[in-house]
Amino acid sequence: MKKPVTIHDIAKLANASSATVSRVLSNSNYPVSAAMREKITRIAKEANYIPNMLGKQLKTNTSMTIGVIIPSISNPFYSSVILGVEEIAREHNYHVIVCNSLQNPDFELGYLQTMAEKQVKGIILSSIAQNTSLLKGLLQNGMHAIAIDQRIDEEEISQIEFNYAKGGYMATKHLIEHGHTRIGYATSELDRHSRTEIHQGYLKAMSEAGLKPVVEISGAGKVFSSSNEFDSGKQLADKMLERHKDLTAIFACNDVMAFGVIHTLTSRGLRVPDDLSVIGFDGIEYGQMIHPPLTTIKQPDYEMGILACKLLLDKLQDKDSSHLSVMLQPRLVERASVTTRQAGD
Amino acid sequence: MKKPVTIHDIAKLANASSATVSRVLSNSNYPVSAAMREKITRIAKEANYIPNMLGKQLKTNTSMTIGVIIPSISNPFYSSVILGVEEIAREHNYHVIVCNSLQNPDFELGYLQTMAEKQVKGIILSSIAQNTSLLKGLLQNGMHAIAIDQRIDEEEISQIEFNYAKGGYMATKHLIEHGHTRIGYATSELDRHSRTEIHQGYLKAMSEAGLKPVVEISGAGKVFSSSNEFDSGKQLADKMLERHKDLTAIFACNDVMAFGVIHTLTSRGLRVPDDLSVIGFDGIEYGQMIHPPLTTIKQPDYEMGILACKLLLDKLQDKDSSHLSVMLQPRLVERASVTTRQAGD
DNA sequence: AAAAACTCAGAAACCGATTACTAAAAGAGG
DNA sequence: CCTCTTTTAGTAATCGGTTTCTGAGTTTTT
Repeated sequence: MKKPVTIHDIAKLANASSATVSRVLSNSNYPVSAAMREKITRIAKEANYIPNMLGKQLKTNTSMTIGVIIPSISNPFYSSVILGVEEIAREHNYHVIVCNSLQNPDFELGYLQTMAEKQVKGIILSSIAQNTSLLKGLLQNGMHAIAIDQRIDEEEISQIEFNYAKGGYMATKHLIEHGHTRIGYATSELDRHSRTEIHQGYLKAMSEAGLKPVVEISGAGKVFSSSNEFDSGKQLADKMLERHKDLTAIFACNDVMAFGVIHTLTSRGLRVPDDLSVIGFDGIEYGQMIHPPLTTIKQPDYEMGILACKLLLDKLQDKDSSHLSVMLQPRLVERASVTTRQAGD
Repeated sequence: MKKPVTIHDIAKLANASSATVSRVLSNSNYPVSAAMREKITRIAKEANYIPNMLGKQLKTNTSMTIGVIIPSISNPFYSSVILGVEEIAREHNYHVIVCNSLQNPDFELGYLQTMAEKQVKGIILSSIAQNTSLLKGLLQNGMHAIAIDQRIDEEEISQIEFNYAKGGYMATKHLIEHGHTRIGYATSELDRHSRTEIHQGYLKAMSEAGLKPVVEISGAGKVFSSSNEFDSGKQLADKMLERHKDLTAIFACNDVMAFGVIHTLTSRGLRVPDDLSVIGFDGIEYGQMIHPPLTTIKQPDYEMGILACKLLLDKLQDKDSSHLSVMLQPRLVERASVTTRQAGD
């Protein structure tokens, strides 16, 4: 294993000083003769010179890196967000570091600390940690952060929220407008802001229509994998059908749980949507692939990533430290899992 | 925005030298009196000291970071791989940087370069770039790499391969053993090693059984998103049904395409598996969520991540530079999309 | 009581880059 | 021919840590 070639090695080979080499190789507009430029460029290429970013970043105090902290990369919603973030970052020559908190507050805090240590100046995070003291400290030391998806109750932070309450309301309203009156809501634990908001939206729509809400909450574990969510969708549907035999529609708090609900209904010989309508929430791509294709509320995930990254880069570059709060709106995606119920049924 | 507090600031506050502070804060076993230890630790905490990793890493020439380069994070197969990698990395206090090449060789090479510049010493990559000269150069300069999923034809690199050929053979054989004789194979372009291998496995099983292969290749674009794969599955199924009306089973080269195939069959009023059997490839979680649950060939994705990371860390720590090649075996996951065909039909 | 060994702390070099400052050489103007 | 710019290159300080080396003070050995 050879010693890595440094800027000084290149300088020696080119009979120049490291200062000149630095100016050439980092495209500074400092005056360097054309001959020197060519020579250094050529020699650096021949020697397979790879600049050491640690040295550069230490001196210039810029890492050109933004961090993203999300619950899980294997959730299609978040992977879409990341795609959006990366696209914008790439356009601006920024690098992106993605960390999965796996719903574990300690991991989240650990990643936050690590990023600060790595001199990351901007972070996009979907936080589940209750303890914001570390984050607050970082913000005071010049870090910038954008909260996405999950609200963080701090003044100093820009938020890109999604109107979960309205989404929950829209989904429920959609079912009501299709003649449904006995509508169950299947949700995972109401321990996160997003969950409680959707729930509120459901309750509001039901109460406005004078209907009695039927809510079933999954007591499942914290680890959230697709399989677990699918299973809890199946179980919640089972419970609902047993306790409320007269339901004509079920609203699930996310698409994968809706898949589970449909699975249970289908295995029980019930037809979707003819016997029961089902509506989901999230708008992941797989929703179009199941049978019947899932009607759902779409969150603008990719757009959220784009927007978050743009906002963050603005902050980093313009030193504009105003904190704003954007609210993205839900969109109904009508596919085939919801149908009109006749009045008498 | 305050100036960040450095190790020298802490030294001043504690009436000590930066050397001593460094020794305390980095848990060196260099002798430092208990009183000094306590004092420095306390002051550092009070001052919210955050060490600058750039300085540390520059001096020690270690980044404690491994890189992962994959085609796309939104492919569930790769996101499982990453989960495995991260788990092992976390146990060893390593950080993981994930990069999506998005099937673009230029992006892949760019990320490789960036990682080298950031002094990442170990990389796990699923490469699609033909040009291995950059990689070879990095390997000679002390970088370590593990190729997963896609073979790289270099001596100096350890490989964790998956036996695609056997998987293709097993899938086909499974259909044959269930009495099918007219079996179509739906695949995306045969431009990657994995694709050609599965294809070969299919051909081998067919020829051994004396059956005539029926292959339909998607000419779709390079951009591979789930939606695109789903659509091309739908289209391939359409073509197949028109050109070969007597098919009784279809084998798709990945699960999402199989979803597309099933969608087409279902919309045409054909029942799966009663009229046609379908088998997929990959074993993503969503396969259990569709109707009927998809029979498929499972790749050990998570295990691949675990293994790749363990192997890489061994290399990085033991300086053991032997290059080995591991071949992971496919596993048949029987669900409900394949059924036995009666002889006469 | 002197010598040897040990404990603990600090001074300063160093990692690989950037950059403020200095200086030599070349060209312009009188 | 001599001064005044202008152009181009180099010297050395610096970023925030780590670590080698040196040395002061204390304890143990003889």
